[in-house]
Amino acid sequence: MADDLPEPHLDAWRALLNARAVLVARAEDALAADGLPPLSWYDVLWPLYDTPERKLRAGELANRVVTISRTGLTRLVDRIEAAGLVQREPAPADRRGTQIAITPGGVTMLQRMWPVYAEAVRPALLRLSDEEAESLAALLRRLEPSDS
Amino acid sequence: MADDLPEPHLDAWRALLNARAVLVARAEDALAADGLPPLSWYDVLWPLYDTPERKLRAGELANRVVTISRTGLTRLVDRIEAAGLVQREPAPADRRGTQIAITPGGVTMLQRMWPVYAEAVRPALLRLSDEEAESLAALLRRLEPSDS
DNA sequence: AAAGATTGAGAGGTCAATCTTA
DNA sequence: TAAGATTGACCTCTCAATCTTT
Repeated sequence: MADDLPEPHLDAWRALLNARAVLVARAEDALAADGLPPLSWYDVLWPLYDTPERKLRAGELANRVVTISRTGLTRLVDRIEAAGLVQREPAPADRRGTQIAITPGGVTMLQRMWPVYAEAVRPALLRLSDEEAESLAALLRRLEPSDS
Repeated sequence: MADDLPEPHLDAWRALLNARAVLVARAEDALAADGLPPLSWYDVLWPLYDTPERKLRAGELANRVVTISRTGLTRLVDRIEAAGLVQREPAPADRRGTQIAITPGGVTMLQRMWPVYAEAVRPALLRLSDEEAESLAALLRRLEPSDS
């Protein structure tokens, strides 16, 4: 049950799952304690903000929010739109599509959420030096490549 | 929106979230493709198996399955028990409590799930050498400590 | 017919209230 | 009264089917 993967790699995988679970839980708790929306809203708002046009096609947004299905994203955007933080627009060149644009209110919300989010994970992350954090990032990125 | 946390640490955090999301999705897909239960079942069965008595108090199990609430665990155990993979028993010394024991069928299921789970994440993890995996695990464990 | 996105039905999750035993 | 665990009501997510446009 512990074989099939070398010990060090199994250890790393378990540590990865654990670290993520603990830190995400802290961030969710901190946001909730401040009456702010959950992390999933941040995960939607951030990629929209982090784009020159401040908007993305629904499918493109779904590609970036890896943690939710396309269907789930539709529902999530429904709620975020109802809160006035994003707005759906018909896609310009292809009327089958929809563009999702972050509103000024959405940008404000992002600016309120980020400090709380950051404060929740900062103490743990700052246990690493800059050099260590760079090593960690580099190692983690080696796991990503879409092939294999 | 990207400040408040040094760049390298922010990079590491994003890489962590991304790597976890991609690999967990692969594992879930592989399990589903083989008609096996989701990872959440593995997360419950494994800590039970990884114990001398092959059983844990419900609260203790909840402590180890960090990704779900206590209530959620009750529901999850309901389903796993209905599938015959675990069994609830009254706790010996304190009749308020419940013990959850893995059944032989549960052990068999664990043994069927693990190879599929491992195969899904192995190619990505094996991009790292043993030494690199050890470094990764060590860095990730530095993030965990329950304080801070 | 295929691509982009949404909807209906059902599974899974959470919070607050509840039940039982200590 | 408090601790351990479960239940009821509600919310969110997913799969398959659907609607619209290409």
